[in-house]
Amino acid sequence: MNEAAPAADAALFAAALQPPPHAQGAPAAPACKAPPPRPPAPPVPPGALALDQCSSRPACGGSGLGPGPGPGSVPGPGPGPGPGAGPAHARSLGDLSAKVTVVERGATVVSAASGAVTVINVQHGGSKPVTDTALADEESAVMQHHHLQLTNKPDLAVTANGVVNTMPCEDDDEEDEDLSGSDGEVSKIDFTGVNLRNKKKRVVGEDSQDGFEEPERPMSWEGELSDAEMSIITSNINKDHEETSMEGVQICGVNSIHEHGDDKPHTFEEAAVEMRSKQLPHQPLVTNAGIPTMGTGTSGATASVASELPLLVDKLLGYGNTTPSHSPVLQQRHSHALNTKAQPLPPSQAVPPTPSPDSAIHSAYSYSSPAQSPVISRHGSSHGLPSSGFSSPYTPSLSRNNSDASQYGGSQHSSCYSYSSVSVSPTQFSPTHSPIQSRHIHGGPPAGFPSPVMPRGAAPDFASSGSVSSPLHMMAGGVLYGGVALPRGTVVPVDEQDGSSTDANDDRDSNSILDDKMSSLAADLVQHSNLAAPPGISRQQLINSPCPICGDKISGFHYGIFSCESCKGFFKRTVQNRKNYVCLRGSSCPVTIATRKKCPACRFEKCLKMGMKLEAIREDRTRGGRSTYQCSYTLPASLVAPAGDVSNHKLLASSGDPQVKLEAPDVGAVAGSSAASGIASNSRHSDKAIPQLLQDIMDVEHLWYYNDQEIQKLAGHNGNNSSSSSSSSSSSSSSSSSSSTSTSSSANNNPDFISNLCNIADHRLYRLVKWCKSLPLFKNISIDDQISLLINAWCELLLFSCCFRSMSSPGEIRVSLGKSISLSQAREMGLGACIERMLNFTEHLRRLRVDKYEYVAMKVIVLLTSDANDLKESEKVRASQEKALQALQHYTLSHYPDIPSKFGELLLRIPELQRTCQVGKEMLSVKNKEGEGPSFNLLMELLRGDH
DNA sequence: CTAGCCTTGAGG
DNA sequence: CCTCAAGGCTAG
Repeated sequence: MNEAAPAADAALFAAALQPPPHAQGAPAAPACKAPPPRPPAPPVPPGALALDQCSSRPACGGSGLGPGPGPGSVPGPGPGPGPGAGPAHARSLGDLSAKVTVVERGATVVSAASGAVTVINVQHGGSKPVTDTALADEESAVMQHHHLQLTNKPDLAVTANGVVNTMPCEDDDEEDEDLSGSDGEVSKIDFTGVNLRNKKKRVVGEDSQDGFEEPERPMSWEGELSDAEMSIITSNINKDHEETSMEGVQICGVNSIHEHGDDKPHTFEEAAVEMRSKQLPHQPLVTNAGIPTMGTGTSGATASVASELPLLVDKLLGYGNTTPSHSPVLQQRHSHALNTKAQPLPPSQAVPPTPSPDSAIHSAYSYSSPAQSPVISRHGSSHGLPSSGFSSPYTPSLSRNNSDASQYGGSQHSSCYSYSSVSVSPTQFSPTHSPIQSRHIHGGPPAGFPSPVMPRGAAPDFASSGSVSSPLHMMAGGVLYGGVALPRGTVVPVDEQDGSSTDANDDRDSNSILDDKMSSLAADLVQHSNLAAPPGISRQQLINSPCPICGDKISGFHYGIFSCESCKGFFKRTVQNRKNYVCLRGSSCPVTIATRKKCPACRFEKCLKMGMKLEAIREDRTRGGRSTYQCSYTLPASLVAPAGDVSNHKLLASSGDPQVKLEAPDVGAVAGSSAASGIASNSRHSDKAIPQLLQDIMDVEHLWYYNDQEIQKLAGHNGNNSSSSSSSSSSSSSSSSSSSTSTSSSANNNPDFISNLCNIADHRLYRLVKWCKSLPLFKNISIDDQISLLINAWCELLLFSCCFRSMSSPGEIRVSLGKSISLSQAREMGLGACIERMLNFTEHLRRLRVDKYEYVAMKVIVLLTSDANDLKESEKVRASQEKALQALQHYTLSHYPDIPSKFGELLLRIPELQRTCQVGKEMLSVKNKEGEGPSFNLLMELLRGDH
């Protein structure tokens, strides 16, 4: 463990570093409106994911592939290194034990339901049969997978259960070049969103929400627009959200780095490793790595601050002993950097005692396939989902919203969210027959969210997903959906469309990339355009257009969108069988008629992106009848268009629907992008008022953030950050998407990478103190108690902010300034246990759709822990915490009436957060026990001083 | 596993 | 009785 310390340090802090999502434009909490249960593919940039190289090592295996946190995995990342891990872990993961069966050449795993993994075939080269490795247990299995990946690069599929399957690449014929060349990325698939169908409900009118009838929704690719969709979506928000959760599976580190040989992947990890390795010998535990001592560049800090921070940090970290001015750590860091090549830690070392059987695989669903459990009848009880599988994690959300309405124009969820207003204009038509209206924003179905709603822009890599390659598609999109391009009622020439699709079929390979990009753009366009576009296209016309997923002929409206028969079947099989496919190529495979069979991971991802809804799959498999699912997902606040997004604004403006603009409101609550900015105001006027206390807390939230300049300063040192990263993946926005890539690259190239992170961490801590000092409830507490509280909760607060910020990037923890770390990378650095827990925690945040207000409230609740050591006025603290609790409860009940248990679930996450911190501290050997904690004096200074 | 075709069955 | 979307079946 000690060894890991340095790295851990860095990681922890790094994690903490980044400004909350909002700040970076990251998406706000997804939560609010309901993001879909499952996040489709993680938007992880291709390069971003690092393959778990660990796999090769036994030790790593611990967690297994997945990003450990499988959906099911709750709290404990598996192995739970730490003490805390155990129980929690067990709870969530429970069943997930995945078993691996080696079938034949290798690599494909099949099973979903049971969780057993079957290796079916090894694709490439099969030369290396996975089998060689003896799979002793799950872990081994996992490892093997890794191994396979590395060697064979088969496509991996992760079953719902968390099993990783290596898909046989169809490429047999096709060149593997593609495959080989690319990094392996794993797409994570999560089925959690699957809804059970509940007929009865709809009949009854359960959809309470629908008290009023909503106009029919216009059609879109996705078919009718859901409320959410309708709601304004602004364009992009952060890709973060887009990514959404993948609750299910996660393979985090699956990328195969080696393949690229690029620098990127390696760097970060290597650097970390190096650091670690060097440090280990010397100073095992403590490195302040995490804490940047000021020595490094302190860009942002003022002189005074600079001087103080180092100490503070050190102390906070538990390194109190270290000399402030010189942090050994730092030095070490540098040295490490210089040295470079990190030696991989022995597995054992790397991974703490935590092997987590579960982690990797478990991810997905714990329970057996639906098929197996016919129990739930469509009519009755669907809700009773077992919690495991799809629904489990997401439980509440999935079923509860199902109402049939969605498809048919019912209002879907209006109830919970305030979007109703946003919803469709009167002009809408029923999905089925009516002409389409422009959809409100939403970009298509963002990967992350089940609902199509997601703004395209937001999607990080839209491009990545294959798309309809033909430009025609674009046209079609624009015309049909977008409305922007064409006047209302304009019919898109079928011929052209068809042609396009046809074309697509053809040389996709060669031009696939381009096409994809085009299509992506088109898609975005379409989606955006939807907002403004007038409806006018007939159903028939829609049907004549190419399938938004592969370009084939649309056969009807399936699972929420108009798609071809094959994609319909594919989606059904994938969901029903709970397969989790993993793309080894970076999740950027084109999906066309010709290539759709090649990469199921990307295809599935695209299905989700385009709006196919997991809820449309009937868990009970009943046939016939009308579908009852509804797109209950509302737009995540984050989706609201950022101020900067011109296009969205235009669209909105053009739409002419005043309401639309207003709608955003709710968003406010969620919207993180604006962060401190004006979000609050929006929400205020909505029916669901934000408790004043939460508002007050939110008003100081900006203290956590860094403005661009600060970020520049902090990150500036790393020259490299900027370069590589963004380019690789999608253009989309901001830092986030590119994050992982950048991370590695920077690490690679920049030895000081970590140092910079540390510096940022210092600042973060500083900010934390400033934030505390400004908190409504905290200000009134005596300084001594403030210090005690801060000492008690600093780690939780930093990690929480980090996890919250990572909600949009399944499988990765956003470290800082656009940098992220995958589980595999973390393992390389010996931080696997901690990061795994963080991923699990993040997964829960995602599942619960924690929004920004809930997040800030929780932070305050965490901070105001009356049982903190040495409190002089514990009662006062308790009373303050109670106020925060009440505010949060009020908020959740009013904003998420359909999830009455949300408040309780949010609170239940706190112990997990604390355990995560515990693990992190242990890993770092930092025991924040009495005596060792942060320096009181320093805290005092910070609290009293006015910086 | 894929994908075309068939069967269901609620809703109109 | 028709529509249509969901599941099932089954060559390939």
